[in-house]
Amino acid sequence: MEKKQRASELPFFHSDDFLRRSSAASDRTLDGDDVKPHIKEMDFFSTNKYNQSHDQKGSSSSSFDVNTGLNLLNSSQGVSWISDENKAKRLQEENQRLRSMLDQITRNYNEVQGQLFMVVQKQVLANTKQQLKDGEGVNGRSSPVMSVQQLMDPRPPAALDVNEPSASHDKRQELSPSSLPNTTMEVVSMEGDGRTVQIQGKRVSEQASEVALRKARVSVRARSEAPMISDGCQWRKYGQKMAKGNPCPRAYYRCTMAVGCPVRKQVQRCAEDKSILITTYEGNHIHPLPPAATAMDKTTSAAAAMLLSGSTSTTSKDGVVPTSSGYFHSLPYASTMAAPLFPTITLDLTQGPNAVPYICPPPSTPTFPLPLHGYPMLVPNKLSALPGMQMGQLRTASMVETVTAAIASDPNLTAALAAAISTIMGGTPPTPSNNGGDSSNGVPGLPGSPQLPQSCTTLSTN
DNA sequence: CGACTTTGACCCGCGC
DNA sequence: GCGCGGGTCAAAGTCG
Repeated sequence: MEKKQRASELPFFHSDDFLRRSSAASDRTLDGDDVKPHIKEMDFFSTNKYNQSHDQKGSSSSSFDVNTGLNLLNSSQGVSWISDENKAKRLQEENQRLRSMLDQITRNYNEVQGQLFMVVQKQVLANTKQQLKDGEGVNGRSSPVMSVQQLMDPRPPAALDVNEPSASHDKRQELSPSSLPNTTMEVVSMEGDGRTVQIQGKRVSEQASEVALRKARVSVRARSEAPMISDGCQWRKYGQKMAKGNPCPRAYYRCTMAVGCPVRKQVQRCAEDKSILITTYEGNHIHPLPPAATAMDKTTSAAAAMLLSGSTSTTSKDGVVPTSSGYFHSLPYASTMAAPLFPTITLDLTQGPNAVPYICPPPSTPTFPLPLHGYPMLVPNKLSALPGMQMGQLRTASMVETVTAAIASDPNLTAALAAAISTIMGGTPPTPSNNGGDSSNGVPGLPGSPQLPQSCTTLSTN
């Protein structure tokens, strides 16, 4: 039954989508909106290594001589003497190699994408701190002491900011985002639904931080006719209820990729616009994730962490979470979903410049569209934005992209982001001609940005 | 036969 | 205390 459902799921966050989007973006000029219909696969190989491999004519065995749209053997000149058997064998080997490369690249891509996101988060937090310092922060409110970077950044501190005292956990790079809370955290002061939870101490226990993240929810709104968006994980439905104020039932799923995985999600259609699917994630996976799921999970984890960090600066009961960037607005919980015992961040993928305006949220739950002005400044040439999402299309950006785009929409972050990217990519300052940096690690250039949607993003918190 | 969905019952928190 | 609503459980049914 679920398999039937899966077949009709919205192919939302599959890693191959990343690659295709990356490729599509690379086919676009910086200021051009038109996308060539032809999509080159794995075009991010057109970075240094790719060029190098092409400089070495005849080196068809080069591991980077693969950006040929599966034209794998055609690039080998003068091989007619090879027997069909050898060709087949070689083809198999080539496919095997490409497959592993693709896996590796996808992993790296997701990994770096997450790192980029963390850096952006850090900047947001820094801005928040600065604002509090400049003005309202002096009124005795608790300041956002918890560092998002400390909480989330999987990189060694030296690579990010030598002034940050966070512990280094190199291994984290290979870990599932579920492990992200297991980093240092100094003070958490979060509020959900009028409750204030304060966790204080120089180093809060890992359990406490995990609870904080686990309790934070990430809600995703996306247009889809499919009963459920495909996020790379396996889910088992364990319940369904009619929720008050919504004629559409709410379905409850839990992750079945590992026994005891605490991750759950709720799926419900928007009462006002049934084409909108609202998916709410809660918890952290305790198992390795496939690349597609990793992208999703990193984003939801990051969003949750961001939400919590944003909440650290307020104890207000009206739900307004002051942040410098203004990305996050605490909302009354959508009537279509459960009342929030815990803070929830909503990622709205249903709006954008190209989308037909609609009114989905109930009157009490306004959304906050984020015009991505300034965003193109962030992306190098080949990494320019995708065309805006059309309503009803399933060309939906990944969550990472969405969140990143939302944050990046603040022009004030541009410089910091660029610097952060260059740091991640190996210290090379980004230039307009720089396609995103060093791929020597097998890391595709500038993760996240290649697919940043030009439209579509609303971030809000409940 | 195992994995999954369905669905009514149950539990719990909250507001009155 | 009671009712309401959200969330979960678990038995029964379904499917491959």
